[in-house]
Amino acid sequence: MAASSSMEKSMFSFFEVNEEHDDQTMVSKTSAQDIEMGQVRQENQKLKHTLSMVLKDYNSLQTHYNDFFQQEISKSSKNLVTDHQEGDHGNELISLSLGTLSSYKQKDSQQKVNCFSTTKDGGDEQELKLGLGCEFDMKKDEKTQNLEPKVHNLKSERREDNDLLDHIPLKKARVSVKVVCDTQTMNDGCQWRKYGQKIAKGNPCPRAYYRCTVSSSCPVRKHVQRCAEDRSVLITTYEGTHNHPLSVSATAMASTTSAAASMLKSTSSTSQPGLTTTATSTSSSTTTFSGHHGTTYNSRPPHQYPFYLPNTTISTYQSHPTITLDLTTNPHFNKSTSSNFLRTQPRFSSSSCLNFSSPTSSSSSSMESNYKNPINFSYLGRQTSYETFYQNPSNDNFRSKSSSSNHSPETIAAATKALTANPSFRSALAASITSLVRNVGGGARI
DNA sequence: CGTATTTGACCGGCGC
DNA sequence: GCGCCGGTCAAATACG
Repeated sequence: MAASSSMEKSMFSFFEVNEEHDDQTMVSKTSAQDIEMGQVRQENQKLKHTLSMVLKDYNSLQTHYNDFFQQEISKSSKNLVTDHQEGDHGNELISLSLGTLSSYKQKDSQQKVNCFSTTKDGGDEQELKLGLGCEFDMKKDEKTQNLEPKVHNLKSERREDNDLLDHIPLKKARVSVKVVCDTQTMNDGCQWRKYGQKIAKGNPCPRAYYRCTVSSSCPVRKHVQRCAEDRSVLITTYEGTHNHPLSVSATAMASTTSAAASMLKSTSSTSQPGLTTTATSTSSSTTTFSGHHGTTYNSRPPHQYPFYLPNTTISTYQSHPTITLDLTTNPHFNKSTSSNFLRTQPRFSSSSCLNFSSPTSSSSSSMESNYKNPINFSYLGRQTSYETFYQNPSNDNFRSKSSSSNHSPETIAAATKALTANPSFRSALAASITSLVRNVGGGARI
């Protein structure tokens, strides 16, 4: 009995202790919840702060963008005068005139140069529109030219030296990308359907024609051809503007090309003095933006050039203004950039083909999910260019892509860097990103 | 059987 | 007007 009573005692004490313990855990639980609530509140505060920072960034970007265009407009009018004077002094250089002078008006510029332009579908609903962003409205441009007496006079005076380019009626802008790739086409994240093949003159390799099939109404075309000199080099030329959302991987390529096209558009429309062109034939002329390594500037000192674009060429081919991004050679950047970029040679083999997408990028599910969460920008780090996206190892989208495909992020980053090094590109990209942020905000409700 | 690719025909722009 | 050339169409074919 004594044993049983002592057992009861111990049992009682056990329950007593347990009850006390429960009370303690209850207290600790509430305090833990309080702490958690506090943390959530803090996080909420942080998020609010981040949100305000993002909005601030957005506003400043927009202001800068507007300022940039104001400056461009004033610069371009000045440049027209200086170009004219140089012409009088017998400068043999021919200025690149792509015949798109319509973007002097800020509104137009903003609408056309934005590679992620937004189209209002009534109300406040805005649709993300990605593409080459270079919808040349030639009729409108011609009209504008006629309405611009200065420009018209300049053109007519230039005609004496420069019949060549003036007579080239310009069509849609194109962006060519040269990469070393063993496969038939480089995977750029879009869905393409082949609709034709031709043997082009001067190149024994057939040229394949593709159209974008992501949307049945998408006007974007591309043609792919191997380089006659070096069969390992694949030349992909894009034309048109996507009228549908793109996957992240496709966006990378589209934004790169759109930035290039935007620059092509802006350079052509503003008649930058640094942009000169050497006519090579009646149907083609070329402008080479060269870096300080390797190629030369066309008889002007480098500092006069507003752009720094290694391995980038602007030309008109078959009356199409074309910008060529040559990713087959290793472009050199200044120290600050080379420390982060281009530790590897951007060459591609069958196993390292330039691949802007996952192998399953063509599937609609991947497309949709990517569109819902298009790009992870680092707002806190105040970095909003695509280089950030590709450099950020914590980026899930990127990690999943790189693990499942064989693309070289350094190369994409290099290409992007080459483009974003240009202030004009930056401006266009900034506008694109702000536009994108606005659209991303649809999900995050910024 | 549906979809993608191939390939010869066709069209339009341009130069002669 | 004719030929050349780049680009596109569409029927035939291949493929999964």
